Amino acid sequence: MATKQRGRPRSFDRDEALEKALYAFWQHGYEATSVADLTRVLGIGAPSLYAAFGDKKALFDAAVESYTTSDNGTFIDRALAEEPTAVAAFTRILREAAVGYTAPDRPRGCMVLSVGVSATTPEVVTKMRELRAMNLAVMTARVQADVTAGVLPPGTDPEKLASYAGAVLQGMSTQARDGADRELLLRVAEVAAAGFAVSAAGGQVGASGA
Amino acid sequence: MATKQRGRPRSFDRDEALEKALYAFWQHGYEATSVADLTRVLGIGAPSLYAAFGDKKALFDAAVESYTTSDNGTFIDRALAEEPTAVAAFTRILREAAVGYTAPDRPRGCMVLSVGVSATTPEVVTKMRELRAMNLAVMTARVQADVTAGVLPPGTDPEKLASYAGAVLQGMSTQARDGADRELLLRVAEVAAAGFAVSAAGGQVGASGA
DNA sequence: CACATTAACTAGCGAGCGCTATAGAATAGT
DNA sequence: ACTATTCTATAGCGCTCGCTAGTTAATGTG
Repeated sequence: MATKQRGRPRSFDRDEALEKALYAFWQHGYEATSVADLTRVLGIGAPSLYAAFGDKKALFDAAVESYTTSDNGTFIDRALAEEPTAVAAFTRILREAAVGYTAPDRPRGCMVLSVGVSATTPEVVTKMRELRAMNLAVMTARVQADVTAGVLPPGTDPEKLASYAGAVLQGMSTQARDGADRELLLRVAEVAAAGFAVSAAGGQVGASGA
Repeated sequence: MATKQRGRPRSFDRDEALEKALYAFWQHGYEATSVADLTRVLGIGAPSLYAAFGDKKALFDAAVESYTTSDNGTFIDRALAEEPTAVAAFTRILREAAVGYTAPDRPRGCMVLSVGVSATTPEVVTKMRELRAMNLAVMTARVQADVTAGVLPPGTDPEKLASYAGAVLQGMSTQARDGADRELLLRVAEVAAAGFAVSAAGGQVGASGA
């Protein structure tokens, strides 16, 4: 809009501040990240924070908004859209989650889950729960699409498979937070993907072991 | 010890109070359950609470202690001890978790997980994390025992399978909290058990589907 | 009965919370 | 230079937190 602003210029970058705030919430949770913590992390005073973002919840909302449109926050949707089948997409999602949940430059685990399960403020709990529900919904729809297209057998249960995938992802996030290393999570992802493929294929287990 | 106590008798039952406190912590988390909440739930004043239990953290410890020795808190150990194989034990654990996490007379999900992931008080976080680590350890040991006994093939990865089972359990707990009904969780448990059995058997997938 | 002992109740402390009134500093327009 | 506008810094508000001093109530014991 206005190329030149009139008064004293802002002493910090808004997007950088949002990212720092997001990481703080991600690491410690919504309530446990106090405004005093935020002013320390962002390197600004409380009045500047309130002038720029409104209040604590508005800052949180803005930070989450920036996250859900970033690469980190959309890896599930991208995999579902880009992979040719649901099984391939889930396999990729699980693998990418193992890597992403143990990234050294980010807090461990899934941001939506970490913040969501620790929050007690109703609006925050609801918002995170809805994000999780949305992820489940798009995964369910992807399986359903494969059933409709004949890629998966007619008896397939999309809700079951999506919930299963979601559960594994949530568990992997928890274990990443508990200190599990990337290599272990990748093995877990591999087991989960195998289980997914078997159940999607009809559930029969060909016991070909030793 | 003393059969007769001297002064004014206590107006509440200690074990009942511990159970009520446990349910409050289970439902809302450690920090979010204030001492004022506890006095309301237990029906006693704050000084009585402090005289009987010490402080908030000691009350929490006592409540958790009573839980980890109850039926709810030991279902994993019982299944691992009673079932003939690791696969049978995990199958039972997953099924019982689906039922237990959706019991109508208890808070939803796993107590250790719900409280653990929401807490920020370091001692509480550590304690819950240790309980989770212990569950992972006994599950790992159970798989290892089957490998040693020749029930599972030599190449089996106990840590991988235990972490996978733990991840699914943790995810089921989260989904129970998110409102998933018992029947869906039972289906998820079934998929997970199938995946577990396949990977334990050596990883080969006999594609015998339609 | 009087007394010691133990528990419960009222009231309130210090600390941290989210948030803001007020005053000062830094810019653009005239 | 002067004003208007916008951001920043100090200080502190009301509230809830975990916790406790001081007092009153209910029991067993002599």
